[in-house]
Amino acid sequence: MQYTPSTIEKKWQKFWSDNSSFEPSDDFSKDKKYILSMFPFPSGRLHMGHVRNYSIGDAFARYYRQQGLNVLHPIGFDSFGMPAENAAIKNGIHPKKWTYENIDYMRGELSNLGLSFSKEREFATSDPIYTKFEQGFIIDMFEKGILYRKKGFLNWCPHDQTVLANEQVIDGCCWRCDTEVVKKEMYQYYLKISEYADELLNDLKLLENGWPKQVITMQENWIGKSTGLEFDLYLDDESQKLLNGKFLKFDVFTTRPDTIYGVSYTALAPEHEIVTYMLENDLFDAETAKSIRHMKNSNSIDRQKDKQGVSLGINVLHPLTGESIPVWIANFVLMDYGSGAVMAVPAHDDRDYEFAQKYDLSVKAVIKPENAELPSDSAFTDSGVLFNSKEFDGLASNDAKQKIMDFFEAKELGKKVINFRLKDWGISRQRYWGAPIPLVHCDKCGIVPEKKENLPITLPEDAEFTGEGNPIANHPTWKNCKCPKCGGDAIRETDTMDTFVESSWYFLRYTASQATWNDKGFDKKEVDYWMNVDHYIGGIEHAILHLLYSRFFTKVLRDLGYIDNTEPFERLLTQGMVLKDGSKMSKSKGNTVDPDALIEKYGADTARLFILFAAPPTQELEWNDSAVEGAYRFLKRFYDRSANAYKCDTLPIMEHAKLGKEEKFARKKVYEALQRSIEVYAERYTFNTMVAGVMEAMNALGGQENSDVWTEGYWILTSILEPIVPHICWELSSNLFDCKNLAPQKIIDEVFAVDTISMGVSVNGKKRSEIEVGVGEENAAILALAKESVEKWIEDKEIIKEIVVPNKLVNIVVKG
RNA sequence: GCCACCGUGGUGAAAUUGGUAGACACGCCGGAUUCAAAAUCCGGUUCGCGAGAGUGCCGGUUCGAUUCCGGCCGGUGGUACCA
Repeated sequence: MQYTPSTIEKKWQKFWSDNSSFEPSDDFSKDKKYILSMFPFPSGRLHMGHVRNYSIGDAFARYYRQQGLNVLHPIGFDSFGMPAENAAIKNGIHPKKWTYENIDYMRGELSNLGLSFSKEREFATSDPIYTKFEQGFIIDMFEKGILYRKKGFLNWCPHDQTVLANEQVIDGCCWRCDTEVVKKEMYQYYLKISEYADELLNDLKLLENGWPKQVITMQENWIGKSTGLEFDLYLDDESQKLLNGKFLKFDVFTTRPDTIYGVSYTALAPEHEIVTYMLENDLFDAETAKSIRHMKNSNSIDRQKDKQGVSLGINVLHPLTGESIPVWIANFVLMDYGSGAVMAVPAHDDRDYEFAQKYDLSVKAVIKPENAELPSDSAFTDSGVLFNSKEFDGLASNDAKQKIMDFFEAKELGKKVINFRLKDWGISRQRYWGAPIPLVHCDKCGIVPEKKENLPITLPEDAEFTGEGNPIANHPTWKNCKCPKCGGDAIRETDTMDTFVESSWYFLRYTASQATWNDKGFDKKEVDYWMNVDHYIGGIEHAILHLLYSRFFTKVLRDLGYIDNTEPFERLLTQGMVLKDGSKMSKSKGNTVDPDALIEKYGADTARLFILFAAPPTQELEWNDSAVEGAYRFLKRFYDRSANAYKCDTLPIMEHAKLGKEEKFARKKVYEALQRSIEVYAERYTFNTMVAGVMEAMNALGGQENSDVWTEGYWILTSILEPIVPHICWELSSNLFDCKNLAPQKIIDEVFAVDTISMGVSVNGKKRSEIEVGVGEENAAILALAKESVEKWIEDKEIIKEIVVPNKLVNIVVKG
């Protein structure tokens, strides 16, 4: 029989489909596993990143099914979003048509991969029923004050009269018409994630055992909790006059109150109200006004990179010394952090230092290192000892921070505050292809939520996609409605929601059984059983936003009484990207590999094997066509050599002691592969080493001819490989073992027994020889043998130290 | 700019807790088979003729460092409207 993946794969895919093999059971007395790969955006075709993501998830799902657990392994589509609308603008296809055609195509691609997804729970987030439940949650959030409205700055193209996403702004200009983009302040809806900042930070502790450390660190830094001093800076009389008496003071926040005597200037964000006032009242010359506008319009990354400033020509008084301090605008000061104003201490802050150098501002050092000199050409940013700081001289930084804050509080000059870097989540999008925000604007009643029985609020089908303005707002009639409260004429909100809203609760939706599906977004009993997600697998690029929003949403839904869970994802596996020729696969670079063509040529099993074998999942994966060939050749060999095994329905039993050397070695390799696979699923997730173990076992089996050993080998190896290359394994397993071996396998200790151990011998840490010693050999005997073996390197030298690391190596330390 | 990660043969990688660097593959080289080739099978393959050197670079801790610490260089992801 020849290995023909196309026949085998179709056969088993049909079998699984006909038998509904992968639908979760509603029997909640069983132990469960919820395995989830991040769902795809239906861009049109699957790419290798998806293949990788779903191959990893499928390995877990199939493994736990073998273990007899009730496994939920669902898939769906994150189907709202900008690309659908872009396609509509470019090619005139309706976003809905584009989206659902893509979904149909990708569903077929997924099914060709033999992935063990539940079919009955599949959905797309643009399905009206999904929107219905989501809008319900949003209304609850509005009523609880978690959703609110405030003004925020957006990228605005004055020509197309439309809001632009960051990626649609290219070098400060509109991607379609090249007009210079400006920031426009508009009303938007926000979710109060900042109110959950402390909990989101503290609960990271609950994830320490299941999430990669780097993701936890990134989230900690993103939330950015800091304690510091907030105080007022008063403008001097002349400055107050200049501002027509409109402003007396502004407040600043600092995390370094210990450096307060080193303040030599202060800096405002370009959006600060004082700057806005001065701009509006022509208090700047034309050129200065222009450069301030430029700062405001540039993107947030550029603002941090290239530091720019403008002197305001006004001064404040130092709160402790009364000295006059100039006020500047600095582009790197952010309006949405703290109060949008900072005290600048160039001697002790890198950014302030760079800024002071650039604009020739004075630098005053007030902290010095304990046992060293202050650097002359940079800021000293560590903690140290205070000087030039009046009564606080001689205090250590940490001590001084406290004392100075206490001093400010006692004199009522300022107060200790906690600030977070985390900003509220703006969910408004002025776009068509998203879930409408279910609110209504009534002249009499203000902003009123839609009645839940009227949900979902769906999109108008007959919108026009021109790239100008918001298609929903432009629609002639859609926004006209009745006020849900007073029944009078009202206007619907035309903003739709950020697609991160949909992906913040889709994992809950999957827990809904058919009985729940149409009535509720999810059912608490079912959530209690299935949640949390046991293994969540997805790209590292989602380490912050998606994962943070999902954690937040889970906590909000808990506080709204829908669920009891506090964190959604128990264990997280962040996969690396798939690269070709050293860079990310992308259409523009022309370095993509089409999964369909690959499956066509070699079959799904080869694609899956290659992708799991070529690198550990967390690492970037470099594509290599000939290594794919290699994976195919291995499967072919695996298939062909199954002829060495015989049919049976239980594991062959043999007497290990009576076997020959090669036979023993083969059995050892087979069981080592099994042991490694158990470890891989439990903690390491390094499927590449698991596959290598199976390959080693196959190589070892080839060195002997005992059919019991071959059969035992196939019994175990097809079981190990089934989660990775399911089609070929089901084919072999059903032919040979009636699939009885697709179940947990036991380790047999006797196969690991050895008579001798090889130990390395080093001299001064450098390996010089190798020795064979008996198991349990005395150290003295080992040392004697070791010394003899490295005679050449130790003769005539004084031995200072002898180290024996049991079963590993001997190190002889010599002098001279 | 900031936050996080990564860097090991010609290539993808392995080395589980600081303990024999390069498992397993790809590629290449050689051999068997074949009229010949493909396919398959077997063997070799870090560099260096060698002494020896060697895990991006420089330094440190240690009997011993791919692994821990400090500094640098290069690359990747994220940076709040791409998903």
